[in-house]
Amino acid sequence: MSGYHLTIRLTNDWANSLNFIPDPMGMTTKKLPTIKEIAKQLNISVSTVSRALHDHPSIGLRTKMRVQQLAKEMGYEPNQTAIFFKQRKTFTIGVILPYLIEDFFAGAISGIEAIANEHKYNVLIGQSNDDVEREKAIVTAFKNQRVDGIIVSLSKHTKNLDHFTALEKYQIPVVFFDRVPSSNAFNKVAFDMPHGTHQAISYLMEKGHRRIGIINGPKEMKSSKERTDTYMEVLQKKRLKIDMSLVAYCDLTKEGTAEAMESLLSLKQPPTAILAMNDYVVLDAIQYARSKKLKNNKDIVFVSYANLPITQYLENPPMASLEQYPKKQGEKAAELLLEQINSETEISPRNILIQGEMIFHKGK
Amino acid sequence: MSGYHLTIRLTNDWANSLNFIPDPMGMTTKKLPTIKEIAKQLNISVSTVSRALHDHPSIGLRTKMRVQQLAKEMGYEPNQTAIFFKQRKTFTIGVILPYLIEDFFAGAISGIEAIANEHKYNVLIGQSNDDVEREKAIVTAFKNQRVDGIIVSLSKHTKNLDHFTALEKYQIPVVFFDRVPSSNAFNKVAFDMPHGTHQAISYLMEKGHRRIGIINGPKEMKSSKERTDTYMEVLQKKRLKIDMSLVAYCDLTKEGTAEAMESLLSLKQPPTAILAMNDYVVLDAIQYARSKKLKNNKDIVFVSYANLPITQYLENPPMASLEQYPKKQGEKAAELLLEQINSETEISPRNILIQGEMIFHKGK
DNA sequence: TATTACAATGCATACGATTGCGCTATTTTT
DNA sequence: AAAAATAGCGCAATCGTATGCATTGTAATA
Repeated sequence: MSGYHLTIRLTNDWANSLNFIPDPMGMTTKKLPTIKEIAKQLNISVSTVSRALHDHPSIGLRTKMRVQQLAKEMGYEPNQTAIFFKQRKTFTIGVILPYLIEDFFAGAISGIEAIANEHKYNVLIGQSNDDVEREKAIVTAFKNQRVDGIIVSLSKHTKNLDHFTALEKYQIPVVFFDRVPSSNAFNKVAFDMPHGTHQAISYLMEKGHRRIGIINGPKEMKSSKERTDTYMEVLQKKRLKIDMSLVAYCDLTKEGTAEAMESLLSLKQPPTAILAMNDYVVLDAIQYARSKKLKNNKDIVFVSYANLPITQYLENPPMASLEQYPKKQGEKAAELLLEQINSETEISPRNILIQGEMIFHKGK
Repeated sequence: MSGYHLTIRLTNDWANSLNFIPDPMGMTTKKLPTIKEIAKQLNISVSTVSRALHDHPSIGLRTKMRVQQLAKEMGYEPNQTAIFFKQRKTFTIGVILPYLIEDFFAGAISGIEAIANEHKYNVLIGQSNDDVEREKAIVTAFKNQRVDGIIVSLSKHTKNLDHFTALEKYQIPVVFFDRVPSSNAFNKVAFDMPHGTHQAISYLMEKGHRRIGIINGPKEMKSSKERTDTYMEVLQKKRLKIDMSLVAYCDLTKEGTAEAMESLLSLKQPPTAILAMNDYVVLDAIQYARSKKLKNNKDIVFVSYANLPITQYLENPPMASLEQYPKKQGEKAAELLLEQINSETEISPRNILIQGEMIFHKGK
């Protein structure tokens, strides 16, 4: 581990010709080039420089060229903090989500960043760790930073949305995604749960399954309810008897999943197929089933909502996954937000549903 | 999809008591409370208000209370854009990395955000998509935004570091992580490749393996070279003959991996163990081996550098993975950066190595 | 030629907060 | 009681940029 100091030899333009002025401490500090500097050197006013740099029509071609030329030579770059302040616009959007590390959210962020970048917007991130207080703190920070808009996936425990509705007063539009509130009064982008669940269940029924089990997440989760509702709906349509003991809940842990599986498998008529809340759960479930000597995709069939990118490598994958296109969700959310940000008039909230797709796996 | 407008009923403090002033268009715009407003209402100067809000000792207790009281009532919150501008400090760090979606980077970002948040810093992100031009553009944007520091994992193709060295002139410290430059003149945090590789190879040799194959990434990658060097070093120390035909390279695609495997397995004396560059590669390699009727962990043994969180669910996982602790790397990088940011004097660059750990998998 | 039009530039202010310095009144010291 | 110290507050400048309006000079019009 060596102790070299950074010795730098600049070769690129924009970092050259900075003025070094000695400060009181005797150290040298940089004075970055400003329009003021340019104005002084050319003996013209700052307003002229400002306009010249923006190609304002009222500035003569000659001065325009001189200004732009010198600006380039000095390596002038506008101080965005000043512009943000003056213009009351930061070209920044804030993203709040529970955990950056989860594949789904990482994919979403990736999509958000891509769209934001396309429109010259910056992306500020904050993870709530599913903690409501953190979520509120991030909102406040974003608000004070004057972000132009916020995209958020709610913390698991957020019930009260006041900290978001209040943003309306500050002209800061909000778009929810994935974990969205139920009210239609908000902009939201989410997986089309009814559609996806319908697909999955219909598929299983076509394959001849009549007793289909469900492993939901916690009862409080909106998605659990939606899944169950759709499940019942489909069965009703097909005029099948609904057996609620086929609907299990779990806390998303391995143990919780095992319990749910146990309750399902110990039924007098156990399910021949199981629809699980996500890949993490389904993998635990499959493991459990196999430990009970049940053959995957033979004695029992699994379908789940996809979160993991690599089910293709699994020896015993679920028969199918419902791909939710996290990146696409992020992109849509960002587009919707930018639309809101850049619209003159207030737009009524939109509710975008992303339709999933059944991806079939063959075990390796 | 209904078309409700947002109708908001505020219940929390900080969003109340905003002044609404009609603008030229006849619409109502918010005038957010400022210290100026507070000053006017209390008939005192703005400087007094500012100091009162900061608990400055030269302000009388009485006025202090009055100010803080009113500020609270008005829901005053400082305009950070103004403060950033004035203080020439944004409490923001920029993070540049190739792909947000990769597990490793997502983990790193998570760690960075956690530490940043702990210190009241914000995190701005930008993904380079392994494109050097994008990388430069992001650096410029960050520079103009006056971020206080930058953490970066280099694009695969970045050779020239001028766009980073130039930041020194702007007093913006930089910390590299994971994909770091070779020069010791930079702050960097990275996986201890020699140490990890040494661990892996020693382990395999203890298990009796004498012909150990390597599947590297592309030759240009620094990690490929490091891995090979360490490999040779270990063999030399053990006085074993070095056979360079045991070192293969691949382009990280499935096909590339297959080719590499083919070249290794077609040797007169094929390897009995293979060390692969990462989990993606190793999974493809294992698949290939199995397609050739080789039994995983029996006919041939695999070890790789971990990227994926769920090797535990694999039927045919590598025998072991070298965990690289992405989150920890992010945390370290953030800590190092904050240290640089907050140090009065210039610190000499530090080079932090994160030691991996062998994680042993049992197939499920 | 007198008048008007317009092209090109400068002046002044604002954005919101911080801070060095100066001023006044009160209290403490001698 | 006079001098010195201090507590408490205001003035004004500053950060870098943008922009409405006034100003100047020149060219086009009548």
